Amino acid sequence: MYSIQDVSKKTGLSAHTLRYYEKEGLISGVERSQGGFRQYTDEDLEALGLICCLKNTGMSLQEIAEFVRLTYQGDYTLKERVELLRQHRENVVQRMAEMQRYLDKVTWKINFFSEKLRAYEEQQASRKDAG
Amino acid sequence: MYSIQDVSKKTGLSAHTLRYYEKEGLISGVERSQGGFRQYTDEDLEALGLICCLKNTGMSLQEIAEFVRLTYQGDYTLKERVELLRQHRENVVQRMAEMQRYLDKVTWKINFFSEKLRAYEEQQASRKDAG
DNA sequence: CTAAACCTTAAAGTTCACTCTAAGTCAATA
DNA sequence: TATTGACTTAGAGTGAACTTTAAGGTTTAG
Repeated sequence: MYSIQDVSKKTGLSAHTLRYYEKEGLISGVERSQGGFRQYTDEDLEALGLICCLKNTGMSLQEIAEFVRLTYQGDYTLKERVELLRQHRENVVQRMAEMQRYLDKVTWKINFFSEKLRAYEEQQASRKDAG
Repeated sequence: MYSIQDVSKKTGLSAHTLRYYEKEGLISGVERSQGGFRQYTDEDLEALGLICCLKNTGMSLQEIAEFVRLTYQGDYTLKERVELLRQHRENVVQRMAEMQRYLDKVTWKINFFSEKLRAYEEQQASRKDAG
């Protein structure tokens, strides 16, 4: 059992954000102590791990909430969930490929500017020699 | 010479956005017709190309504006610009590596759920047989 | 027992990158 | 000439994902 502060440290999400995620339906069924304090289990942490993966690969909180909702509906939504994750993975793969193309252009520009810089520095050096 | 509409089509940015970028200092020195209409040159398009690359690899408009500002200061900022682009590239490479790690976890989850799904479907089939 | 941590609701504020509207003027094209 | 498209400033609106604040109450750990 972990307090909200423990989970905050483990996940890097603030306690505020954890409560916010709960409100938005990204986490459900977090147990409470007698006094009403949140007590996260290892399964909750596991679920949060997947949530972070999805978030960090660009899935919106809304979509994640939808995924979580399916999870809570039981095994009969497994097919849909697998499909959803596969689609997401496909999107990410494509975005990464696109990113790589943009990055290649940036690299090209770096080389171009480097050459220009080399020429510029040479010119500066020869000016110094002359002057 | 291209009108704002031409450039909008070529870059995929709206005319609104092009004016907004100008206001924010991402593009400078766009020529005008006698009547005050923007007339983009091939160099402007070239510059916009780099801007889009930077934007699409996650650089903020603020940082891009800073880069453009350096560009307009002349060749003596070449070194700084090359350094800036190299740093950006490094960041992007790292973000992509991180993304790949998250994606691997997602893939792992897909496999896990797929196996669970297989078991579930088998169970459903045997129930059908029995009933 | 006390101090720190937690709880609640509700709403306001923040940042980013647009996106749109208004209101009026001016230019270019068929 | 009529209409479409461009121009201006200035400000409001949007959506995502938080973040903060307030205000007051309760619980838990040392």
